[in-house]
Amino acid sequence: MDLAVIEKAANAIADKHRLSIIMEVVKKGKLVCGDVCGFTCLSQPTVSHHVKILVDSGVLHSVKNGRSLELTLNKEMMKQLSMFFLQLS
Amino acid sequence: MDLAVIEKAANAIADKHRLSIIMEVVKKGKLVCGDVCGFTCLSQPTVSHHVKILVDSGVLHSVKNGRSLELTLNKEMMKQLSMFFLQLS
DNA sequence: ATGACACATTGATAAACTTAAATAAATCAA
DNA sequence: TTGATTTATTTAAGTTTATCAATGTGTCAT
Repeated sequence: MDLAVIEKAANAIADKHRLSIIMEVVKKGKLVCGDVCGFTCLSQPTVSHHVKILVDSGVLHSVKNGRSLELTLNKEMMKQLSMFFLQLS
Repeated sequence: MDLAVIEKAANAIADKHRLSIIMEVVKKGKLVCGDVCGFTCLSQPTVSHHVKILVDSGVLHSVKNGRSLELTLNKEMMKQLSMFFLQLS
């Protein structure tokens, strides 16, 4: 269990807006960046910035589809996080 | 599951030094603040600051014992975090 | 009471983060 | 090709965070 991975994922999650993006991805299964501009009150560059943090940390998975960037949850990362905290409990 | 709790806990965990404090608490079972000054390269006020964040977030449990502050892991919080990520995986 | 000890608080500074306007790059439709 | 669309990047401002020196507060031993 690499602590740097945990730290980076925790940092990605430790933000109100990014957490809401995660929950919306969970709810809908898949999102594109434009969707995020809709349900948050954030500008397009700000959304792009937050999405980058979520993807770079490995919390979200991204696939480019035409001009859209499709976002899905990285369930493998969720499993890792769950196991990490389970071991501590 | 309160997302504000998750966000706050994630924020507490999302730091190199705080994560190392957590792991040391896990390893030793119990620590006092002075111990933290020992295994980190942080000043006493900085340690106090990080400990406060960890305790306020509910990640660590603290009990005042004389002039020392005893730190232990809040396993209930670890369980909550584990369950949260398990549900997402 | 006094001095030593453990932690908390305050104040200041530097680094990092969030945000959005402006602009660029890539893709699609006509 | 042209214009519209979607995302990325750059830049700059405002805010927050991390850090430590100095100092304060509470506790223990003598």
